[in-house]
Amino acid sequence: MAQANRRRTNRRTIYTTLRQMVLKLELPPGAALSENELAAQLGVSRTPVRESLILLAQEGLVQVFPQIGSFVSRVDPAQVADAQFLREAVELASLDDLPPELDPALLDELRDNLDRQQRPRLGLEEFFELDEAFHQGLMRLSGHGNAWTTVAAAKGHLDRARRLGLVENASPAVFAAQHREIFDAVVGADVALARTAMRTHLRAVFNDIERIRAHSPELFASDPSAVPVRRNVVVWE
Amino acid sequence: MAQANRRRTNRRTIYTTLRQMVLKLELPPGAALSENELAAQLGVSRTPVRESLILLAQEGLVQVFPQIGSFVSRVDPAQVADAQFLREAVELASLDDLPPELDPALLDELRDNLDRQQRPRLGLEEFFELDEAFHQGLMRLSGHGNAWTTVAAAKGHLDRARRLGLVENASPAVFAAQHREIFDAVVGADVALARTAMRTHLRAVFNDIERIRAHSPELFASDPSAVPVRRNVVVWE
DNA sequence: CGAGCAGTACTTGTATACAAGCATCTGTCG
DNA sequence: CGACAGATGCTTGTATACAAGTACTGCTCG
Repeated sequence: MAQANRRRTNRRTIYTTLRQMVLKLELPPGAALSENELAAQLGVSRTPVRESLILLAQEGLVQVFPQIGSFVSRVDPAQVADAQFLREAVELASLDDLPPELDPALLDELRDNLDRQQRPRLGLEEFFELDEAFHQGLMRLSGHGNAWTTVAAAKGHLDRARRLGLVENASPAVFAAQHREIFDAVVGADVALARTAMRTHLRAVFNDIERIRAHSPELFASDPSAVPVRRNVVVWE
Repeated sequence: MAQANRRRTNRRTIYTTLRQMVLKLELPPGAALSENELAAQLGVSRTPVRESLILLAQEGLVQVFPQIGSFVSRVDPAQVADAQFLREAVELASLDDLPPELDPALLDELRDNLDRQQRPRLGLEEFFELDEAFHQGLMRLSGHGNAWTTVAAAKGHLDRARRLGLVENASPAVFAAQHREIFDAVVGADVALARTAMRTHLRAVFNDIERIRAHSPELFASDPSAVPVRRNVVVWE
C-alpha cells in the first residue's frame, strides 16, 4: 500500500512479478526459490531478488529458512480460513456503510464489469481480474477502497485456494450471477438482502476448498511449521 | 505472522526494535532515518537495517524516497480511518462467532487483564499492552486470534494516533470500564450488548483523533504524497 | 557389504564497494 | 548586492565478496 515513491526500481518490478507468479500458481506451492538462481534468470544481482523475497515472506507467500532455502509456501488451510473471516467481516461491514447516493461513475464501472463477466468465452485469468475489481468496486462505493487493499494483501492463501478450485470445476458463471444479485440489492438499497447475498457468495467460494484439498493434498500444508525439502524445480519456464 | 524461522537474526531484532520505537513515538512522525546512521548506531552494516526499513515501508510506518531519504511517516488521517473501519468490522464480526462454551483458561486470562487495567498507578505503556492483549484475547475466544495479527499489522497509524491522544488526556480509566462492560456482555452471552459496547468503545477512541490533530498538526500528514525535508534529528537518544 | 565420517556444493545472512541522483553550500561573475 | 553554476556531501539502489550453516555424496574402514 504505502511504498512512497513510484519510481521504477528493480526491486519493485521483481517483487510484483514474483508475487503474480505465486498467486497465479505459476510458481506452485512448495517450489524451491534460490536467490542466486532467480537473480541469474532475471539478470540482476541477489540484492533486489532477496529484498523481494523478504517482502513476500512477510505476506506469507514465501517461507525463508536461513541456511536451508526459500520456498513458495504451501496453502495453509488455517490462513485460508483467517482470510475468509477477514474479508467477510470487512465486505459485509462495508455494505452497512453505503451512502444514500451512490457514485454514478462507479455504478457504471460495476455494470460494465458485470457485463464482461458474462461474456461467452471468458478466460479464467480474466474472470479473476474482474472478480477482484468487482469486490474492490463495491467497497469503493462506501468509501472503503483502501481497506480492500489491506484485505487483498492478507488473502494470498485464500486466492491461491480459490484458483485451484476454479481450475478444477471452471464454472465462473455461478459466481457471476451471484455478483449481479449482490449488485442489484446494493442499487436497490436493500442492505439486508445485499448482506445475505454477499455472505452466500463468499461462503460458496470458501466451501469448495476442502474438496480441492482432498484432490490436491500436496499443495496444502499439513504441518505449517514443517520445513520443505529442496528439489531441483524448473522455476522459470 | 508468517516469517518462517524464529532463528535470531540481526534483521529480526532490528526490525522489531525500530517498529516498537515508531509505534511508541520514540521515533516521531517525520523523523529522518538514515540507513548509514542507524547502522552505525546499532553496530551493524546497512544490510539488515535497510531490509528492516523496507519491511516497515510496506507496513506504511516508514516512507522511503530513493536518493532523498527515509522518514518515519506522518500519521495519515485517511489511514487512521481505514484501520478504524477494519478493526471495527473484524472485532464486531468476531463477537458474532463466539462459541456457546467459552474457554475457561482464556476467560481467567481476560479477568486478570481487566484487574490489572484498574490498578491505581498504571503507566501508559502498561495500559497499552494490556489493551492490546485484551482485544486479542477477545478474538481468541472466537478462534480468530490470527486475524487479529493481520489487523494489528495494519493499524500502525491508528495506534500512533491513539498514543498521542492518551498522552494528552491520560485517562485510561474510562477505557478500562468500557473493557469490563464488553467482557461482562460476552460472558453473559449477550451478543447484541457486546456489539454495542464494543462499537461505542472503539468509536470513543477514534473520536479523540480530530482533537489531537488540532493540537499537534505537525505530526499529521496534510498531503500524504508530500516529501518531507531532511533534518538533523537526534534519532537514537 | 554396511556404517560412519569427511568433503563438497549448495543455502541464506551480513558486510562492503560502487553507481546514480538530489540538495545545499560556496565561489564567481554580472 | 544578487543570481547562477559547480563542487561537495549526503541519500538510496545495486552488485559483489565473504561468513556461517545445512544436506547430501562418496570414500574409507570395519
